[in-house]
Amino acid sequence: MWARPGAARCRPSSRTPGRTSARRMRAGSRWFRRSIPPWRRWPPRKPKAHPIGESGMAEERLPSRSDNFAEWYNQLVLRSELADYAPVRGCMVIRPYGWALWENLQAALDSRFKATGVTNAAFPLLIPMSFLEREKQHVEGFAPELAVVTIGGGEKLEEPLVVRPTSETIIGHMWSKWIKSYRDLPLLLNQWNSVVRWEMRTKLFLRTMEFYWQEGHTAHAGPDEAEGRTRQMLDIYADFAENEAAVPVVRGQKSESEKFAGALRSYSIEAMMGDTRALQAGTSHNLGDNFARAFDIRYLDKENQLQYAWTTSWGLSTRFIGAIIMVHGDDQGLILPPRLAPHQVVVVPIHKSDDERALVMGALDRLADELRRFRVHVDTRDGLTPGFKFNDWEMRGVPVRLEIGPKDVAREQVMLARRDTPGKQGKLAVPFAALADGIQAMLDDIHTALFQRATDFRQAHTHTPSDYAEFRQVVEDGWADVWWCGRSACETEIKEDTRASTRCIPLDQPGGTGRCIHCGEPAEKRALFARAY
RNA sequence: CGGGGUGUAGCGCAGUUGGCAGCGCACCGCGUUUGGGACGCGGGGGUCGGCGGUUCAAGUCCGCCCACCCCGACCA
Repeated sequence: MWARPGAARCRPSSRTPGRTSARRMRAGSRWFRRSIPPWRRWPPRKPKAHPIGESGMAEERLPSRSDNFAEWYNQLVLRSELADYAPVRGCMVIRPYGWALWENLQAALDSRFKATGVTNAAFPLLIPMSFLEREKQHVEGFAPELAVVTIGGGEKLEEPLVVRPTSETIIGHMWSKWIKSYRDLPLLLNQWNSVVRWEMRTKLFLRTMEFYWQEGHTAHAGPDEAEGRTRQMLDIYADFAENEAAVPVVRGQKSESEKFAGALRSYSIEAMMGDTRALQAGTSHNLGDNFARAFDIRYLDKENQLQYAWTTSWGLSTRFIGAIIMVHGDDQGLILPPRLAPHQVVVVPIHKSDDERALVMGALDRLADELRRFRVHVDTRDGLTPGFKFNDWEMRGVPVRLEIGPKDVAREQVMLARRDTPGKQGKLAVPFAALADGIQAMLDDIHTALFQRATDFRQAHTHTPSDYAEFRQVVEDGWADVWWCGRSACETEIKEDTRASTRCIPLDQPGGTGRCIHCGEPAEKRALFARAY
């Protein structure tokens, strides 16, 4: 593993089969070094305090969450085997455990999309450079972070191809061919894919150069329908976040400076991480007729008049996994929300002799029907003590642990332990006969408790400062909910001064008006300011 | 690009005045263990970042190069 710096991983070993390609990569890195400042490199940081400590003991404990949040996060992602660093700067490998989690997110979102009439499709990875240039704001927004293919098959390409940073343009191009009549609308598509954005500063799950997501794209006959769909998808994201991931979110509108490049309006769901920083966890954009004009997406309406279509796009990425980690995790490791966890229940059988083993495994066989409705993993690894397994699965965030040993079998019961409640308080003896109901109740309880805990935390760290001096204080360790004039200049000054930016203008407004927290000008809306990921 | 720092086993490190390249963890094998992070014995694993120099002898001294990390103008 080469999570930490070390020349070994950058230098092709003489035994490495892919020596030649490694050489080529190295030459490639020389090419982009001119434009990529060297102060931002991969992996993102060297761990300040190694989890082992000076004793040289086994890697047992994580860095404490309160002590060093960033390092706690990095170590946890690696050690829980959600992901690992890839050999290319800024890229990550999502490992089976992480991908299983993503698949559960996908399933929960996909069914919600389909329930509203959306169907899935796939558009290509490579997009002609000229497409990006069709929409002025769009190209200005994305130009700095494009990966561009200039050579194919050994020949210099006549027109460079960009690796999609998002697919509005190529979808717009196709739609101009497909959409002719009001009968073709609305057109509701989604695709699950990955996109590439050449990021300077990267962090596992939260910001990598390639990331997985879904991008939904819809076209409508009028602006109201487009706005309605934009808001509908935002609501779906909020519902998903709260009812599947137990992550409380604020729905709101992005400021001018924070909105999507090329959008009329952007909305987001914003979540508070365990260090009080904000994370944009999903976005929904009303693109107006901007892309329809750029790509000539027009249809004939009922009156035989040619009209531009109105489009939307909306996305949620593997970044959300980062949110789950940072919202729920604790010093012991991950705490995965029960409805998304790859394993909802992990079984740790306890036995000394072969006879005991047969006894315990036989009892588990008889419980198979009870357990079938949950995602259950039985940890049969030899040579590890139960204590080790308890800690291991706690680190990996499994919501419920089922312990079963000879004493339990004799009493026709198992011990259930809930991940969100440490120690004896979290343990409960449950009779065989009531196992399924007991587990279901515990999973539901955990979901509710996680959501409540996160909501309380957010509440405790969301402040309503009465003047700018106090504002500067509170954004050091929380969110500020304040009147804001809405001017970009004012927003920029605040950001430069405090590093806090507008996260959103919440849709739920108290009403009334006030004075801008910074400039004192009249303000009609309250905004959330926070330091963000 | 500027300032500061680091390169020795998969990871974390030690290596004295230059003298057989080591330790802990991880990994493999055997045995004893197993209800909250077990232990013993045995084993595999190195271009000491690279190239050149000084020397009988370089991980160690000298020169050049390379890579990476931290701090200062992007973002799902």
